[in-house]
Amino acid sequence: MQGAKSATDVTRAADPAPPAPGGRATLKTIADLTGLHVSTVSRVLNGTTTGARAASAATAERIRQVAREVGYVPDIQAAGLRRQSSRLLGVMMARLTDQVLASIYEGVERAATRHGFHTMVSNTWDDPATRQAHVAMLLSRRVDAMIFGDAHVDGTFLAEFAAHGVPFVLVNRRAADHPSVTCDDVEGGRLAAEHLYAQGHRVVGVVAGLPYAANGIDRTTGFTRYFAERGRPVPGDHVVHASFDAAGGALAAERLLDLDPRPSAIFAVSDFAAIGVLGVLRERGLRAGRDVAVVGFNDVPIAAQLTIPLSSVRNPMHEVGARGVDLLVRLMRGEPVDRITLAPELRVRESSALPYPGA
Amino acid sequence: MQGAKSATDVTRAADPAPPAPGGRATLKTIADLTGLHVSTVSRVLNGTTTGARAASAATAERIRQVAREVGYVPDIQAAGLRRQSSRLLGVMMARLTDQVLASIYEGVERAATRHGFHTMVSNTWDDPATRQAHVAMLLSRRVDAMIFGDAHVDGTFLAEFAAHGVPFVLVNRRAADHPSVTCDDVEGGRLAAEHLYAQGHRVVGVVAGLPYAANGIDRTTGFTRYFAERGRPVPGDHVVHASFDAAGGALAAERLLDLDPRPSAIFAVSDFAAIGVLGVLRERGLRAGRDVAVVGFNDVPIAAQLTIPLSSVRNPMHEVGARGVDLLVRLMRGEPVDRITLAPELRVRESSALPYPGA
DNA sequence: TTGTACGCGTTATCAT
DNA sequence: ATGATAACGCGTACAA
Repeated sequence: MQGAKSATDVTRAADPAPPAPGGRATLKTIADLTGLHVSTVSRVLNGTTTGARAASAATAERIRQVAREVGYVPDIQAAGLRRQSSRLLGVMMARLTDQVLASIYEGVERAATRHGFHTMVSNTWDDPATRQAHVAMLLSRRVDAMIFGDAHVDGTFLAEFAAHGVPFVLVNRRAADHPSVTCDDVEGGRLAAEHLYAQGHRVVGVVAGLPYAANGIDRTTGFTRYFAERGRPVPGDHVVHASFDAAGGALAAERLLDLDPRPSAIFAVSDFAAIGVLGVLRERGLRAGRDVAVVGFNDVPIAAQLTIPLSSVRNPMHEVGARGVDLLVRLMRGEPVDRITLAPELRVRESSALPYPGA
Repeated sequence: MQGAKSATDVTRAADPAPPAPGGRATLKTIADLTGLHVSTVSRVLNGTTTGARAASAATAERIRQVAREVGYVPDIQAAGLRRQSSRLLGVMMARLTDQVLASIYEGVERAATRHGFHTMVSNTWDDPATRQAHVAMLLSRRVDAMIFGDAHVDGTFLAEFAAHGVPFVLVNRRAADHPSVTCDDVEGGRLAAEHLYAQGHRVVGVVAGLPYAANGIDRTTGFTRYFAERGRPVPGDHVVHASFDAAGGALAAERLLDLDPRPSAIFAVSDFAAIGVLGVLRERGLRAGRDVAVVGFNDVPIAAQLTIPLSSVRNPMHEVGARGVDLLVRLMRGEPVDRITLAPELRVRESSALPYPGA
């Protein structure tokens, strides 16, 4: 193929150089090349044409052809400026290294794409200053709407944010009565309690998550309420708040296992926290599932793969994200919206399969 | 507080309504309110003022005051259109539910903020069509540069992408000789091999990751090369490709444990894959660390918390992301850039602590 | 120091 | 069906 240059190459030397190495191709570029006017080109490329007459079909094809040749890429920013809408959704998450939040975000991203939106996600670390900075950035990029996955129960931030007039919904954590999509956390906590109570456990501990996160709060509420209703209220010091990750779970487990009497079962409001609990049990020479029952929450993929498979309450994470976007779209259309809770499901595994011997 | 309206409320009825509920405040809004001109306001708000004279200082403060009152939020999109630079970095990751990739992204996000950039990340699922769509989107939003964390070794996509003239670097997975920041994967694989060989293992298996991912390839290379150099080459069927998650690890483990002779040690190029291996071992009644040694890669936080703590090769994930941005910034400045590899570290834990009894 | 004028790329409106 | 024109919000030469 080396020396096989065809003769025509010489005659048409000055071609429009397809990928436009230096400056980008714009509508004007195409307009100049076709001899048509910018507005016409714009209409064709956007499909903003009323009837499909014969004359139009030809030029339309020619425009599209040239656009392809010069490697035209529409400038969404400019379009957004003119159209006063960015087709951009801002998403706030505490941190994406939390697999639960990453899963919810996957659901968000997919649903958003389906609705013709792009998403921009930020790690806020549950830190007000960081959150503020990222929100300012997104506002500055003129997001059409926001999805908060990192709401705090007090809801003061959201109250302030509402003043911007940018529509938003919550996922993962509810707050006040802002529209939100969450797992039915209270019910999830109840399922865990029902299971452990049925196994004969009467002295139980809870790794309750961060004190300002509604998901942890609700799961804990559902759990403790069940035991209270059975005449076995869970004492305050049997509920320990900590981060949702393994480190937090380990910290909380240390506290719980020092109690006297020692809980025979521990409910962690997140699987990774539960893994931290399992780690501490091992260090103390206790066997999860035999000496101490453990139930987690979310049912992340590895829960079933652990050396001692972890019982967990399944949280439809992808669906939470996807439904969040659906809800947001309805909100933006001015339709009435509500709080939505999705049904959890208990998955019993080895970490809590044995009945309590003392029962 | 109900009926406590002060008399002044009546006299100054038509105030500029701070958060501007309907339309947003623009530079023009502020210009009108101060009686100054838009360009002046722009300069002050951007700090584009040469000397700090007395006269300016007063008006500057007044402008900033009004800007605050009307809740002015600059329009980055419009600014970008004018300035021909979006201050936006596009980031492509296979999927953020992979904690390793989420960690790298955290590093990217932080470093980007430090450099005054915003980031937009996408899950590409290692799928060409999805990747293509997201890249088109980012190009359309006029990203200043790109970071690919999902490169395939063949590098055909990147070769095409280079034609757009948008600078980019790779993180996590190298490809061809594009600038990249990765863990020294070959060395990491070698460390794992050295350790297992020293423990007396001679028949070993490798869970090698996805066949098109350079990180898995290099880790495998470093590992197998070591054994080959010791006169114990790892047979082809002892190297199984699979996804980096627990499911992939489980699948690969099934294959490896069916081999005859059965490997006495398994090296998984990712911790989550290693967890999948641990799960299969349990199902088969084998004990990790005693019957079969297991070493993972990345040293994610839960590795040390597992019921059988997992040996792993530490990968400085945050740093990979952060250095990736640094490299990109240098590239954008036209400085010469290179491939960068960061030193891995072996962490021996219970899953591979015992010497091989058959040795 | 401050004002004037223009253009970034696109879309919407009005006229032809 | 197509052309002309204005405007979105901002930054920057240039003039005053």
